[in-house]
Amino acid sequence: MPKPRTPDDVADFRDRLCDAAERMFAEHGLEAVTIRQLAGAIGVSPMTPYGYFKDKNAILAAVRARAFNRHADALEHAFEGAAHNPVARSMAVGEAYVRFALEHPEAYKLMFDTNQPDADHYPDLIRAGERSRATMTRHLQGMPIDRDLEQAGLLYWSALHGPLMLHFAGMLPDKASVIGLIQSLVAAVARTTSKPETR
Amino acid sequence: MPKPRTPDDVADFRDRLCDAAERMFAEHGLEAVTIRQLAGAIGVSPMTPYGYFKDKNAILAAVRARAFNRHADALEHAFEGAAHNPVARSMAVGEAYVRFALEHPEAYKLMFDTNQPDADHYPDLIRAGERSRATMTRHLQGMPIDRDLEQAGLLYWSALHGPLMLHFAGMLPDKASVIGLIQSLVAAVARTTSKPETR
DNA sequence: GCTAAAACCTTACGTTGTAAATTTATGTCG
DNA sequence: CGACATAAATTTACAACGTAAGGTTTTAGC
Repeated sequence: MPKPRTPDDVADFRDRLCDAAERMFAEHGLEAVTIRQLAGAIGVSPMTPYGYFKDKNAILAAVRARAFNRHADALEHAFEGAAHNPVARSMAVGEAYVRFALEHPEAYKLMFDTNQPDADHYPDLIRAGERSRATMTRHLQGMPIDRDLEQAGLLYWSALHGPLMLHFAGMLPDKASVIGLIQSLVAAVARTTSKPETR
Repeated sequence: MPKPRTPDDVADFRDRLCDAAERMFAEHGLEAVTIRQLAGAIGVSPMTPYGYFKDKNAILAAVRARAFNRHADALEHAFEGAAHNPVARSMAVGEAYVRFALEHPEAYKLMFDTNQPDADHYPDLIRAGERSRATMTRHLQGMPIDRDLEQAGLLYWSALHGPLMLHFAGMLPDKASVIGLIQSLVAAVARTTSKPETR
């Protein structure tokens, strides 16, 4: 038989294919990329990817999971690089969030696409999504917040996500207004969630 | 020659096809619906729609434009049905916005999809989108707001859109939390945008 | 009632995702 | 060391897609 593939081989192939997929999604858009092109980009025959992924949706789920993980990486890196106080950390995480979205719009749009086949069948994707989500609330620990941290995290998240998605849908006049909007919204959220005695 | 089609005939056919398209998009999702199915649903041969629309993207653009118009209708109806004071009107419009999104999720997702072919070639779509957008800021007139109405409109819009899109992306625990999030966010925005003397 | 053209239909082509069959390559054993 | 067994990769094949091209039906105007 041919060299049986080790788990490393499998992981390696999957990585190479996802790398190519990310590049091509970012360049030509998600819908325009075919499995044949993906296979060609890494120099294998059109059907070879099916030995490593169940179908095209599974490839997409893997790319989405990678995007979530990169996103969480970026946020955690910002968290650790910031001054060791809750406010500075939160600001750094927020900035990293927006930077990631604006620098990797295709990844961001893929992560939060609303027309995705139910993620339930892709445990890696679910894990990555939850990690990303946890990162969005963890940085609030230590902040003087007057309510459930989970709830406050969702408020901040919405304050970033709303303007970004309006921007990506082409509903905002220019890129500058996204950042302005986010700043105003985050400031508003900060005022409502901060404990009375600190206002 | 056969009965040449009047502009009404054309509008009629387009309407029937878009009706079918909306139904089928809502039921099976955007990607799963084919032109052949659309044609079959209104009892014509697969190529007949091409006499009324340039291609599939044009059909999609028409459906999106209709969604925007329906959305604007819903908001304007709420505006006019509310008590004749700015605050009541704004609340009514906001409620109508959220209700529309939750009752017609497929329409809402279609409207604000981020992977749409550039709308520039579809004037009807652009008009509908701008009408919808104008409706989102007009209702603020007369409110005691300390800044550019346009800017304030975008803030309110983001406060609704962010939680809704997180919800549609499957990132929120349940439907109740969408509404709660929106209420908190809108309250926060109201505080930041209201004129000092009215606080 | 004939004709011309508008509207519609049928056929046909290249591409897509992927199932099934085939080939290739290599670990194992006589 | 050679032959087989079999995992991996490739090739072939198929149904369905969007839609271009060409053929057919229909009816207004003479």
